[in-house]
Amino acid sequence: MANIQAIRGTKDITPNEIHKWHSIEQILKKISENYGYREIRTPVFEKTEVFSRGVGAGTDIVNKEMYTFADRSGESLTLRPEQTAALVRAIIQNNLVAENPTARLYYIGAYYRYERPQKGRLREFHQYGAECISSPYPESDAETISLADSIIRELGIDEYSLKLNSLGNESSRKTYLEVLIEYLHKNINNLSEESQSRIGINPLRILDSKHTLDIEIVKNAPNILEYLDAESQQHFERVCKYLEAANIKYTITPTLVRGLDYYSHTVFEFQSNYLGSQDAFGGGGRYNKLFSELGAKDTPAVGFAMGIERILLILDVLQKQIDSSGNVQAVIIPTSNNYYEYALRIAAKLRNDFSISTIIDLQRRSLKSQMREAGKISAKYAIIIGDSEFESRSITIKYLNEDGRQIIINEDDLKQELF
RNA sequence: GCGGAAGUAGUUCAGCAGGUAGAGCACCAGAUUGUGGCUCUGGGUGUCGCGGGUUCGAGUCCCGUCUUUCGCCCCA
Repeated sequence: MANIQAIRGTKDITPNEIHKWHSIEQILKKISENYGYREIRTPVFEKTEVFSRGVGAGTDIVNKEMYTFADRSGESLTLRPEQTAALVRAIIQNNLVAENPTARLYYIGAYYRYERPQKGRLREFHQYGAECISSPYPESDAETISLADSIIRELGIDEYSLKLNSLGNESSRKTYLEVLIEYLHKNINNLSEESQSRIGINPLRILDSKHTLDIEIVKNAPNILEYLDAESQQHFERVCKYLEAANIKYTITPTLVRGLDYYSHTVFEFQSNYLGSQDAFGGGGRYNKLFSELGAKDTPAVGFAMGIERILLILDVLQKQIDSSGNVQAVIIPTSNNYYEYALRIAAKLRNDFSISTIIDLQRRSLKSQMREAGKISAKYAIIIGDSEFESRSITIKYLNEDGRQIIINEDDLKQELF
C-alpha cells in the first residue's frame, strides 16, 4: 500500500523553507503599509456566483478551472480562484467605501484552480495583491503599479519587465472588437484551430496566442491603442507619464490582454525570464465594471496580484539567500536520565524568566551527541547538567562561540546578564 | 483538456545483455568512560512511486495507474 500523498498540485511548506515565506510576507506587509494599504482577509470559499458573475462566464477560470461543489444544503460553493471578485463582494457587504472615498487594501492568501500542474503553476497557490478602490483617475493606476514595483525591488528582483497596455473604456473596446473580428475573419484560414474557434468567444485572447500561425496574423492586426477614444487615450497617456515620473520602466504591448473579463483601461503584467512558460509573476489592471457586475453602484477600481510561489522560484534562481538562522538559543544537556526533572526546571527558568528559547534532548543521547546537536543548530549556550552540577544544584553554561568559555553557577544565582 | 520526458536512501544521482541495489553529501554511533565546530573509524537508514504481466528470476522488459517535469491552453 502506498503512503497517502498530498493532493496533486498542492505542496507542504516545511520548517526548512518557512523562513523564506516569512521574510517575503514581511516585505509585502511593510511596503503595503508604506503605501497606506490595509490588509483584508475573506473566506476561502464563496457562493459560486461571486466568481461566475465577477470573473466572467466566458473565462477559462470560470469554465474549466474552478473547484465548485454543492454543500450539504445543495448550495453551489466555489473555492476562490482569485481574490478580486471576492474582495469586491466584501467591500460591498461591509460598505468599506463609506467611511473614506478611497479604500486601499492588500491581501495574502491561498487560491485554487483546477489546472494541469507545472513548475510555477499549482492547484493551491498563494497570491499577494493590492486594490485601490474608488478612484477613476490615472493616478491610482500609477500608484498600484508603483506599489508593485517597490515590492519587487525590495524583494531583490532587479531583472524583470513590465508590460503595459490599455483596453480602453467600453465603447472604444467595442469599436475595436468589431474591427478586430472583421480582420480575423478575413484571415480565418491562416489561424490556428484553437483561435478559429475562439473568434466568437473571446477574440482578444487571440492577440496573446503563442501559436506561430497566430503570431503571423496578429503582427498585422489592428492595434487596440489606435482605437482608443479621447477619454481612454488621455487616461493611458497620464498613466505612462506618471510611471516615467516615478522612474518605472515599462514596455507598451498592444497585444497584452488578460484572461479575466472585468478589466478595462489599464492592464499590465510583470514578467521574468527565469520562469519558463509561466513567465508572469504579477499582473493586474483597472476594473471599473466589477462593482456593478456584482450588483452594487458603479465604483472604479484598479489593482494587481502577484504569485508568491513564482516569486520564490525567481529568488531561487537569483540565489537570494534569505537568512535562516534557527531560533533555539540554549540546549540543556543532562548526562543522566535521573537529571531530567532538574533539567526541566532549569529549562522553565530560562524560558520564562529570561526569555531564552531552550530545548532538551529527547533521545537520551550521550553528552557528546548532545553537544554535537547544540553546535549543529548554532545554539548560543550549552547548559550541562552532570553529576557535580546536579549535586550542588548548579549548572555549567558553556558559551558556544570560538573560545568556548564555560562557567559553573548555582541555580539560584542565574541572572539575565549571563546570557 | 492535449502532446513529450522522468520517478532508485533524507538529498543529488549511479546501476541495466534482466540474477532481490550503490556513491557523495546529510544522518546515527564511536575515537580509552563530562564537552560542539576540524579530523579519523564504523553504520545503508531503501516495499528501486503504486498495481499487474512476461520470466526460474524484474529497479532493469510490457501494460495500467499516480506524481513530477517540459510544451500547448491559461494565468499568479
